[in-house]
Amino acid sequence: MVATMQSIADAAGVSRATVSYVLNGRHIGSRMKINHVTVSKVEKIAELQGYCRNEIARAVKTGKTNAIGIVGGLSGSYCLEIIKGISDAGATQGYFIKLFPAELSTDIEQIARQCAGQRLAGVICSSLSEEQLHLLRERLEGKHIPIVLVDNCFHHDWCPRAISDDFNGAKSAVKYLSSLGHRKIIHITNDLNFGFSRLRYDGYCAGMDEYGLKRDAGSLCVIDSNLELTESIRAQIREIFLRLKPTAVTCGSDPIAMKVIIVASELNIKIPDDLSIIGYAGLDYSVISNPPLTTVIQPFYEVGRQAFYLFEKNINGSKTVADVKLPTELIIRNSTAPVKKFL
Amino acid sequence: MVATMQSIADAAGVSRATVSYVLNGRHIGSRMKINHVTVSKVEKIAELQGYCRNEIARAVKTGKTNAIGIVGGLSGSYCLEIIKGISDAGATQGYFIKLFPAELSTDIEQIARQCAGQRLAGVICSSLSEEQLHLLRERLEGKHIPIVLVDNCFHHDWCPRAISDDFNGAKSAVKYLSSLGHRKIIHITNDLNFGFSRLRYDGYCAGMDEYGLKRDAGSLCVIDSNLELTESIRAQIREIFLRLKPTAVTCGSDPIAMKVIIVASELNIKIPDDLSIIGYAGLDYSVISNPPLTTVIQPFYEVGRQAFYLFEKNINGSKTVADVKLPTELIIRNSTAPVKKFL
DNA sequence: TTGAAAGCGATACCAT
DNA sequence: ATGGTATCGCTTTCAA
Repeated sequence: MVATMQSIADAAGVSRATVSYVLNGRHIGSRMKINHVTVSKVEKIAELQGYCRNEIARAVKTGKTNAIGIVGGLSGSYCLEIIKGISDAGATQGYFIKLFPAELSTDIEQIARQCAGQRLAGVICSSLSEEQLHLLRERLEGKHIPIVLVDNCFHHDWCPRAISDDFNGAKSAVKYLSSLGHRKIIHITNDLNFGFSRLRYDGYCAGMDEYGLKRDAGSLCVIDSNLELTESIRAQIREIFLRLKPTAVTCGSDPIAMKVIIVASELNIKIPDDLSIIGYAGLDYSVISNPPLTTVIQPFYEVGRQAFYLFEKNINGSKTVADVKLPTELIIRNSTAPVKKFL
Repeated sequence: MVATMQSIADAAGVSRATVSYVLNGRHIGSRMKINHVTVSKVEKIAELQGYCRNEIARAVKTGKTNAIGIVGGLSGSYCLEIIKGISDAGATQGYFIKLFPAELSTDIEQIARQCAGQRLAGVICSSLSEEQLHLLRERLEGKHIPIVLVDNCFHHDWCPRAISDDFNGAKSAVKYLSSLGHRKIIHITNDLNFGFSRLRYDGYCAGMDEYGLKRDAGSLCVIDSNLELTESIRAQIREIFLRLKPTAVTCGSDPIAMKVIIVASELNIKIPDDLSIIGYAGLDYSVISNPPLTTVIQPFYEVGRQAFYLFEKNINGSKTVADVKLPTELIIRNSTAPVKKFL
């Protein structure tokens, strides 16, 4: 038998109500005064029976759960950082995380039904497609389940969102390279339709312009998105190297930077002596890349925390839809060096 | 107003009970027959009101939740793979994942209380310390919450566990190197007190012995566990290189292999021409290491799935405590090559 | 200071 | 074929 308030009440010879008051500590401060001998008796029996409040039953009664759903793609260690951020921040307020993994191909109607069925306090999501997100919104707003975006590449004026400041992050990479004397800096990235790539490219452009460096459409290299380094990607990178002979490159992500490193190595280009490379994200493995990667670190954990706070504000009635943009940090490792004066 | 069975019953002019039967499809097959016009009326109204069953209330009544807790350290993309495996397998049976991140320093009593309070159907955990695990067991078994271990380095005879077969995985790496003609193969790993490192080292030893390769205590190099490549780690790796001049090395993990690559590069040792390196795990980034890493792939996703099935067996009464060991796979990339005949 | 009782939303047995 | 009603474990108002 598992202990309930009833079983405690029986053992203590008091009513369920009294047990509830005592166990919730609501006999202090309220106008509810309970004899301290009753209090300690109840507490002792609860302890004895190993009582543990049934949060499920409580949720039914109060009409609110303390569960936050995380909906979206779960990929890469950085996602875990975000999740940990949300979880840690949420834990301080008694919230738990329920996971709803969703790919682009996932039926979001079903996810929405599940979220609603679980009576989630809110949903934090990332990397859904625009259609998925809108469907989710449609299904959830009738149920009064607020949505917050985290690390999501698109902004929506109906929804708060926590992200890192990628525009300035990418700009800071250019600034650093420029301070190292580089002038021929190219940008290599994936599909620019993907929001973050765009933002980082824009930051690169802004940096180039601000520091008086020449760039044109040709100094951008868009490679296929593919975790592996395919022959086609190799060719794309080789082409721009041979055509422009850059002394430095900023990349749309760490994985891209690592591919660039491989191709450069194959071309016998020495890093960082002949070519400086800067990644983007600060993923765990960037530190053990060969050579260790200079990169722009995104504060994933903090992004997660802020997403939770956005949710919290939301349910407290002070909904903001302005983006929370967290600053990035450039970490300098061994893939960058001052430009060689004489080539 | 959010729809309830009551609101549907009112609108349809029937009782809650009828609505419950209809909405749960329990009017088919059971001896409960409900007029199909009533059925379709109820269904239409439910649809109209956007009814969505309150799983929380249902859980109170039935006394069972469909939530599985994942307790433990959340680190690295491979953890996400495991979680996805658990989640996907669980989803087919209607289970959800609740996250309870726990570090070695986390108060596990509190986690246990939360798990119990949430009335979890079961708990799947990994990377807890032995003491944490025992405490969790103590606190949870009285509540009839079963525990399953996933990717956990220690075995316990009271607890089912899903892992990859690291002994044979490490052995297969040696086998491959041996087939490439290598004879001077060393093993570089972290702290051998960490269960998996031990297992992989044992697999290495078994392989060396089986394929008639000479090894001794000296052919093992234990480096500090540290994500970064510290000067001390550099020194440790350099020392064994210089002392033994191996032609190949198997590593306890992918990150270790990548550190070895860096040090080798710094020593101007060509990979794979002068030195073959094999990692362990098959982490996402091993494919973009420089050079791409030959490594032993662990089936993390499948390990997660199997962990769920162990849980499921457990609650179905057919508890097994024997390990489920999943086979690894050696993937050959560019960090290995046949040994040079003439040095 | 304490207890009785209503109610949260759902399930399921027993009548009708 | 359908409804009444007790129940799950907890919260909370109202009386005593």
